[in-house]
Amino acid sequence: MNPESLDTEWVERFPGLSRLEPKTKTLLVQRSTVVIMPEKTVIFGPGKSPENMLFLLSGTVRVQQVSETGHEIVLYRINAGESCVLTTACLLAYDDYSAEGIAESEVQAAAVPRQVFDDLVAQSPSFRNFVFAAFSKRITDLFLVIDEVAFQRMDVRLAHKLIELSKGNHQISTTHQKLSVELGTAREVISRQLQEFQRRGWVAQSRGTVKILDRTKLESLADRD
Amino acid sequence: MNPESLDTEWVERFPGLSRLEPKTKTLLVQRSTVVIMPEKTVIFGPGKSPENMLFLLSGTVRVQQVSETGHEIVLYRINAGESCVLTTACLLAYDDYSAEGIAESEVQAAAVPRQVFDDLVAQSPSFRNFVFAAFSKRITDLFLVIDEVAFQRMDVRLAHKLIELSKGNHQISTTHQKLSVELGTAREVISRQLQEFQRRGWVAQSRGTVKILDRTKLESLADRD
DNA sequence: AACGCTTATGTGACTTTGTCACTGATAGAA
DNA sequence: TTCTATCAGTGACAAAGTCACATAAGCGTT
Repeated sequence: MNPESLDTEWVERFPGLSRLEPKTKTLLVQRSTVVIMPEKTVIFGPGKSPENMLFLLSGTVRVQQVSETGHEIVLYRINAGESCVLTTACLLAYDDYSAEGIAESEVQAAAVPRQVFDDLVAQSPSFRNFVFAAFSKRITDLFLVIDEVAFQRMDVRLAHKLIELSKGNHQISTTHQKLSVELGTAREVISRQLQEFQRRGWVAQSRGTVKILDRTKLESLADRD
Repeated sequence: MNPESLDTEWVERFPGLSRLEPKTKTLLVQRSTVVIMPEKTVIFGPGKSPENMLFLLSGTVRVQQVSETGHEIVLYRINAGESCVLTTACLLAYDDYSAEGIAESEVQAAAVPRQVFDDLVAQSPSFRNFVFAAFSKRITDLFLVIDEVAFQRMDVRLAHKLIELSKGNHQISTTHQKLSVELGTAREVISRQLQEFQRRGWVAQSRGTVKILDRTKLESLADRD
């Protein structure tokens, strides 16, 4: 994929947008620019409202919240093929809140100016559909987060998160601290849970990495409601 | 306010909609119907997707979630002057989730068919603005709920909720069970916290009611971050 | 190799919150 | 009055969060 074709054809590769009306696609391509941001870029955050809507072509953005108590929790991730409309819209309306978006890897994204976004919503039924579906997905995800934080046991949540973060690999590069932010808990809690998993032979630990030894056992714990 | 003027002029009384283009207002009024639902009506819920978008003219709708574990938590309320677009949109997209909307009092609402809603979004910039602002408000509210559930102490949350539910009155008609659902915790926890508040002379309890004796003290606890 | 520095992890004591299995209390309805 | 449903109180215990540390592992410097 060379930069040339990226500029003109990213819409085709975007799952939710490839079925747009040709006219809409043209508008989207002509009025947007592809940007590349390095890992750890703070894409939006307190006092840093993005002026564009982003459509992620590659990489992932982690959206997390910093509480007034100093605690942190990961709210959700935006993956390639998804857009930031929700968060962006929120920030435009209420820029005094504490969520921030951080590039977890190098990120390629198409930046669409707000005005163009508004035009597209007006013009294209299928674009509207895409936008509302994106909103819906986020909302239901947030409902799920609330449910988990409020009612799920820590061991179940951790098992679930380990499976999720492993993405099929047998090893995860992360620290106890980072895992605690994923789940909105304290590092010590993660340390103890991982020790218990290790004692049971489900995982192996070394500084900065967690190895998954028995995925099946972890999954069966994670699937407990 | 007689039913006649309700049917034709509710848009004018709706904070977010009164500044719409005249053409849009006409469309909204002509293509919607005012409905009245009694208290405790389940407006939407598992297996009960609403076919219309509702604009609440009076009353409140409580949106709560029932976890697979059997636990419940109140997510937010829709008050007069607000709309259900978010929840409705969600339900249309993912009807397999567990949130439900319940009328907390008699509810008057304007029901707008989905097709009309879509047309309005396409036609009217100010309607789009209204819709996206509504989405944004909900999202930021949900972020707040997550923060509270994950990081706030129970006593702080309960004090906050008592102030909120009292709406300036010095007495709240509710049970410990209902309060526990508000905060997504167990009844026993509420009972103990209220006992502590009572011991300190901040509240007085009787079956089914909580009296606020020292609002100032409750507020200062609630304002702790 | 030895040192110091930073970051990561381990641990015990304690508090807060959630769970379970009850008991007792209250207000209506029969 | 007595029955019944709902509401509230309680003690024992488990799970999770907090605090104040102690170790340890990696890494660059000397």
